[in-house]
Amino acid sequence: MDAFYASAEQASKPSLRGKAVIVGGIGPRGVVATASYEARVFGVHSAMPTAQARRLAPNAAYLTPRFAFYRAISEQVMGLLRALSPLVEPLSLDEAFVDLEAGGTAWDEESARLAGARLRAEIRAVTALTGSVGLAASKMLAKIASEQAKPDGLVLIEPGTERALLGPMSVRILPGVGPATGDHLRRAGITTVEEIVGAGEDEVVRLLGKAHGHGLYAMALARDDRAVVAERDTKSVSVEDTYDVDIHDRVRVRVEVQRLAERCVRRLREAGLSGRTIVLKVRRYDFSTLTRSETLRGPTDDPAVVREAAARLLEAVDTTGGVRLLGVGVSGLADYTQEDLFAQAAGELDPAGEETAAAPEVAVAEESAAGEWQWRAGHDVRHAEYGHGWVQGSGLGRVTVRFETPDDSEPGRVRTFRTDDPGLEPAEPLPLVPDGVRG
DNA sequence: TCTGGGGTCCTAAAGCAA
DNA sequence: TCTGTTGCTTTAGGACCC
Repeated sequence: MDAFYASAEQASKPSLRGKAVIVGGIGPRGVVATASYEARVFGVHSAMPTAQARRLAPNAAYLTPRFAFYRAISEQVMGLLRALSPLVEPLSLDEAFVDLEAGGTAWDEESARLAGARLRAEIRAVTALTGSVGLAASKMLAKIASEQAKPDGLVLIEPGTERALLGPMSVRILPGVGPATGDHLRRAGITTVEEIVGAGEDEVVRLLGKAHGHGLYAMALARDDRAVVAERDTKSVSVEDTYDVDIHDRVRVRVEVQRLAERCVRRLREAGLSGRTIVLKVRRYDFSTLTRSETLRGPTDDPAVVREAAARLLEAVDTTGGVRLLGVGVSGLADYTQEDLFAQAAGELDPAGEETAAAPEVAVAEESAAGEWQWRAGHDVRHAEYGHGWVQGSGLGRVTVRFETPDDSEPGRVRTFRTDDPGLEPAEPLPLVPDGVRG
C-alpha cells in the first residue's frame, strides 16, 4: 500500500486530501511513521523525529496512528491476496509476499501481469486506496519491483534481466543491508551491488562474517530461494514506552516496570501464550540501551511471576542520570500454559485477580485525570446534532471537531465544543467505501 | 528538539556437560 | 582422573525490518 497510514487518513478525512499529512508520534520524542507524498516534498520521511518534520513542514496535519482502523483495511487487502494463493506472507499491515505460482494464479509473465493488474483494481474498489505490485521470481526482487512501482504502479522484473538491473544499484537495496553494513562496505570501497560481486565471496565473508557474508553475496547475484511462508509462529511478545521526559526517580522507574510487565502479560495471555525468558530493556538518558534477561524453569503467563522477574532484573541496572525508555518482554514462548510451582505459590500469597483488577482502574483514572483522553487528535466522534466528524485538536476544556465523512467531496465545517459536551461521543471510523460496493 | 514500537535474526562469550 | 574438544544453553548486544 502506498504511504498507507497517511493515505488511509486522507481517504477518511476529505479535508486532508491533497495536503501534507504526517502520521506518527506526536509527543516531544515522537517519530514519523508515514508521511503522505505531499509531505515528502518537504523532505519529511518515515523514522524522522516528528520535531524535525514540524520544522520542515509546519503546516502539515499531524495525526497519531489509529491501528485498529488500519488493521481493518489491512484485513480486507490480505483477504484479496489469499484469494490469489494460500501462500501469503504478511510483512506488516501494508505489505505481503504472495506466491502466485503456488496458488495457480500465474505461471508466466502475461498471467502474472494480469493477476497484478486485477489485484490493484480490486484493492482500489474495496479500500478506496492505491496499492503497488512488484512481480518477480524471488522475494528480494519482488520487493525491489514493488518499491519501483510506488506510488500506484506495477513493475515486473523479467527473468534474465535481474543481474543487470541490480548491478548499478546501491548495496542498500539488498535485504539485510542497513546503515551499519552499508558503512562497513563503503569503507571497503564497495557501494554498488556489482562491486559486491566483483569483490568475491571470500572477501565479502571476511568483511561481514559467515552468515551475513554468504547470504549477501547470493543476493548480489540475484540468487534468493527463500520460500513464501504463510504462518509464522510468534517468537516473543514485548511492550515498551519512551517517556516524554527522562525518569530520574528510582521508585517511579520501579512502578513503570511493574506496569509494563502487566501490559506485556496481558498481551501474552490474549495471544494464548506463555514464555520462559523475561527481558528487561532500559534506554538511558544518553540513548545507551541495555537488556537484562532471566530464564525461568518453565513457561509462565502469571503477571506476578513476570513482575517479580522484571523487578529483580531492574535491581541489577544502574539508572542514575535518568531513563528515557523502559520495556518488558517475554520470549521462549510456548502455546500452552504450564503453571510452575513458583507461579502457583505467588498466586496463593497474592489473592488471584487483585493485580489484574486493580491495574486497569488505575490506568483509566489517570487518563481521565490527564483530561480529554477520549478526544485524541484524528479520532472519530459523533455529535447528536452535527453527525460524524473527527477531532482536530483539544485542550483547555475545549475540543475542535471537523464534521465530514469519507464520501464527502468537500472539506467539512469545523466547530468547537466543551470537552464535557453531552452531545459529543467517541465513534468508530466509517468505512472508506460504502458497504454495498465492498467486495 | 535528535532518534518510536513491534518484532526477527545473528554473534559471541561464558558456563556446563559429555 | 586429568585434559582437551565439542556442543548446548543462557545471556547480552547489535543490526535490520516495517
